[in-house]
Amino acid sequence: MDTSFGDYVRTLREERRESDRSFSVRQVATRIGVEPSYLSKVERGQVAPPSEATIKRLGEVLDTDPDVLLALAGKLSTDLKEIICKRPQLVADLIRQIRDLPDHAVVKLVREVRDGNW
Amino acid sequence: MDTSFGDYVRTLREERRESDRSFSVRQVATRIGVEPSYLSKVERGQVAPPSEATIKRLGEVLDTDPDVLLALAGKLSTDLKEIICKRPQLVADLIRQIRDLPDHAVVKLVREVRDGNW
DNA sequence: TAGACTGTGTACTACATAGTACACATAATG
DNA sequence: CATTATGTGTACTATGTAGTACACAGTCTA
Repeated sequence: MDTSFGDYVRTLREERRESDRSFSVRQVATRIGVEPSYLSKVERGQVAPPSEATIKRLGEVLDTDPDVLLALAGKLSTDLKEIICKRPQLVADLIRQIRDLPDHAVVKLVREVRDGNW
Repeated sequence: MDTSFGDYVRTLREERRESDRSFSVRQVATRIGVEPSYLSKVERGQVAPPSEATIKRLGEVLDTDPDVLLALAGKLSTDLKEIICKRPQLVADLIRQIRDLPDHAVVKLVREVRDGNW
């Protein structure tokens, strides 16, 4: 039941629209700096998801996690990519390790690293 | 002193060449399925690094870690990208957490996850 | 009911990516 | 010394990415 990028954005925008009429395709498009017809096509999956920069602006305007939005677009934030590319073997290892861990284990791991003495 | 992708590949290939004359630009290019002139340009940094697929074949032929090669090209293996995109918030968090950890801490972390009970 | 605003269709485009094709001079080899 | 192999220069190209520009019909509003 993988939500597509377009559906996700449309739903998010329409939810916002219920309480704020300025969240129309046209106005959101203008705010993030693209043509309304383009955003319309993106939302309906008629074209591929936008660039990383555009997705991030969309994340700001719709007040949602850009990493999630990027992930739905099959992309990865440049800053994360850089962190990985600085120590590829180490981080690649780690990511492959956690692939099969359940969510709660990863959460625990993140927490321990944050306030543990590593 | 960041080694460039081209320099790294050229050095690797020339090292191999010392003990195996078949590691010429031409023959390696043929083995990985690209034009010799293209590989030549790649090695001299005259063009951007090749695609992920080509880099991986190069990694096989030169018997070197593809993740490192990809990283030097500023790219990230598709399989890693997929792992991240499946749980973007969780994994993004983790990666940002480990950004400032020293290598040995990350190594320890990987080891603990591997044989710990997570 | 006129004007503004809405979503969307069609057509087009600039730039990047990831190479190919071939020619050429030089170096190595049998 | 003829041929084979080698590295590289020049020119070209197919496909993908990330959109723009504008028109149009329907809807809402003052």
